[in-house]
Amino acid sequence: MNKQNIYSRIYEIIYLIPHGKVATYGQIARLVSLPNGARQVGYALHKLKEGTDVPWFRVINRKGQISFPPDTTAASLQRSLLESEGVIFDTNNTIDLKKYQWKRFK
DNA sequence: CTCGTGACGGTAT
DNA sequence: TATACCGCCACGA
Repeated sequence: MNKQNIYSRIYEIIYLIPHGKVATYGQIARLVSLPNGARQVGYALHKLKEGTDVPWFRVINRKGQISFPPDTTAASLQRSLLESEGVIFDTNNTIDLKKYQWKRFK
């Protein structure tokens, strides 16, 4: 299992996240057999180029928040993309994971 | 090879 | 329940 495959698998998993749903970094890490590799998932997304097909914006952290400082363009973009899919943010820039988190089907 | 860094998360407090 | 620590692990200097 080399790193290239790891990244590819991370992207494949992300493609599986349904419209209007989200997944956490840790959840994806577990799906690619890296129980403690949440940071690697973040790194994999960090490498993505700008016009990528990967729905990276559907990946958020465990707190139900976007993993970018709230006042950055990247954060506002991600938030806009999610809101366009029906995801609602509360006054704390947080979403209800219980409601939007993608339930893996194995 | 060692060291610091980061789109994170689990656990202790 | 909300924070604070600190462990993870691949990358790049």
